[in-house]
Amino acid sequence: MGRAPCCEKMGLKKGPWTPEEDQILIDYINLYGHGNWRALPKQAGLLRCGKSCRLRWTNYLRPDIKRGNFTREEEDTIINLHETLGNRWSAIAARLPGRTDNEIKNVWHTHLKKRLKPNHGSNDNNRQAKAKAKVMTTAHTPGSPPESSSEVSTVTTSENNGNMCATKIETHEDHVSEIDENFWSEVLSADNSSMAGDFQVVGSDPQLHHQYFPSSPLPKLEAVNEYGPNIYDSDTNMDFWYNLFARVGDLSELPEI
DNA sequence: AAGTCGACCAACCGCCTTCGA
DNA sequence: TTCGAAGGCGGTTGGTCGACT
Repeated sequence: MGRAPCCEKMGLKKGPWTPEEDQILIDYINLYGHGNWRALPKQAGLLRCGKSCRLRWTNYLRPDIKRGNFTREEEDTIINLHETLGNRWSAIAARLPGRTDNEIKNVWHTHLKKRLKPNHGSNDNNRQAKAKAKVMTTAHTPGSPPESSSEVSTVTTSENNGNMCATKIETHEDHVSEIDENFWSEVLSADNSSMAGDFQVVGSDPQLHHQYFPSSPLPKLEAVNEYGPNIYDSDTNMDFWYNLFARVGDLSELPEI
């Protein structure tokens, strides 16, 4: 048996709040606080359900709410936090003073998600469009023999936080890994470097790599863009792998960076 | 000028968690 | 320990507005 919606009672108003209702709610909370949301509307004389009052207060009327457009820094923070926290909007909001989970959720769906998608025409998207959804794990450690076919390791995921399609990473004899295109655009947007072009994996962070590809050689990230090859420093490389495994594996199992 | 479409965002819905009796 | 009430959270909806045809 499901619980009846809280606003199902006859006579309770729904829809946009009027300035008068806002003022009543503000005045009441300023005077008495909001100890009991269910009881609040009746005591304040509002024809609203408690849930609606709570939402209106936390998302709009709270005095510490910062209105206006998100700054680039805030957007980057959201993107970075979303990388690690997923769609836990309230957790992300807790790291952004003055911003609500609802607001962040809206910004994500209307702005930031697009920024991470390829083929949208912006500089970012042009950049992302250049990136091929392909990684080549070319690198055995110099002098080491190629891995045998029995040492193929595979990581698969059909969905991670509902954001991506099937992802499959395999290290085969031909050292080619096919990865979903959205994944790469997300990885590209997640870091602030000017990555573009094809990616080549030519070495690796031992700790991360061994955890997920225990039997294959250690790759390192190299981006090939219009300015030529660019091998990343160890931090960037680690960030890359962190982002990668955050999508294909269980984040909680990742080691601390 | 009117109609259509898409972006934006406030608000709702339903599920899950927490807490107290 | 159980159960119901209340709060919290994330997904979704629907109204509004501006751009475009």
